Amino acid sequence: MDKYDCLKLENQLCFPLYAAAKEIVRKYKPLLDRLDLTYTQYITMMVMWEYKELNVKEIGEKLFLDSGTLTPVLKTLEHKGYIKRNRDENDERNVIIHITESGNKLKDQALTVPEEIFKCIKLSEEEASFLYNVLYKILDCVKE
Amino acid sequence: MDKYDCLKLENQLCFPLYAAAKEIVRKYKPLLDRLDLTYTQYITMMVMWEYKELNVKEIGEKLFLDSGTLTPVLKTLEHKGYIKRNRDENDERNVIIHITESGNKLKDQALTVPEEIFKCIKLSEEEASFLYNVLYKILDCVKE
DNA sequence: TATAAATAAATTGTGTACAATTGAATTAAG
DNA sequence: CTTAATTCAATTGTACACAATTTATTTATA
Repeated sequence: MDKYDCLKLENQLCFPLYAAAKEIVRKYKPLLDRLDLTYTQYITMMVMWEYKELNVKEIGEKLFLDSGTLTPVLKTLEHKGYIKRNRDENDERNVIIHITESGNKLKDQALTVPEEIFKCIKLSEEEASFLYNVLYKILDCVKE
Repeated sequence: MDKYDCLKLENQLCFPLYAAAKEIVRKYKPLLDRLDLTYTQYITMMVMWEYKELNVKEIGEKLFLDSGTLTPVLKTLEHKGYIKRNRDENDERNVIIHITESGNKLKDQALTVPEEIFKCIKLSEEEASFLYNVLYKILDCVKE
């Protein structure tokens, strides 16, 4: 009944969102260490596995990341041999990323990761699908 | 029906969690700028508003953060005059943080923040409370 | 009681994350 | 057709976030 109750940590919705996201990314670490990927590199590879070829802006739109974050991530992934970065000849402003043979092979090693992660988040099918929908609802309206 | 479907971004549960958390923290920025706080500093002040006095370890347990993150955050908050850091005389290993008069006053300025944030996440009461429970369920089992 | 084990905070190093700016390239407008 | 506006990636600067290590202190143990 205190007017400051709304400022208590336990009454926040965003705090557990922030903390849960952080803790889950930490759960990925031992699994992704086996692929020599960080979480950011992993989700970047995820879009590359699916689309084969995208420019930086397109990757950024899918991952909610800007070039300030992606440029160093993409340089690291190129250095590891999983992708190639080339200027678009038709529009030199764009840098086109395409996956390499080696990057594509990595996909098989990653195959068990999603299930291993899902096992340690002990949610029912129902809870998981509700969570999924609510999160995308938030992403939708946060986009404006 | 592809065996690689589980690696598609749209089939991930953790990705929207990660992205939504990130985007919401970004939504806080203009509101917290008025208090000259970052999001991490804000949640740190939140526990200080509530508990007045805590050591670094206790703050870390509440926020899921370690001393590597908290030490610089607490030094910044001390520099801004919102908290004081002192070694515990009974156990010199601990650093006790206590809130200052100035830090306590900040609470009144923060009072409108939670509602302003909640407005831009357009969730029903029901969705919000479900989300809250699922997130704490995740935090629980991620803790092991 | 001397030493080993444990604990707490700080430090170091790496990798995001993002706002703001820069510079090159393209498109639009007069 | 030329200049202005826009777009894209990269860069710069600030602030986390965390693993691993270090240092100081305290507790447990032989």
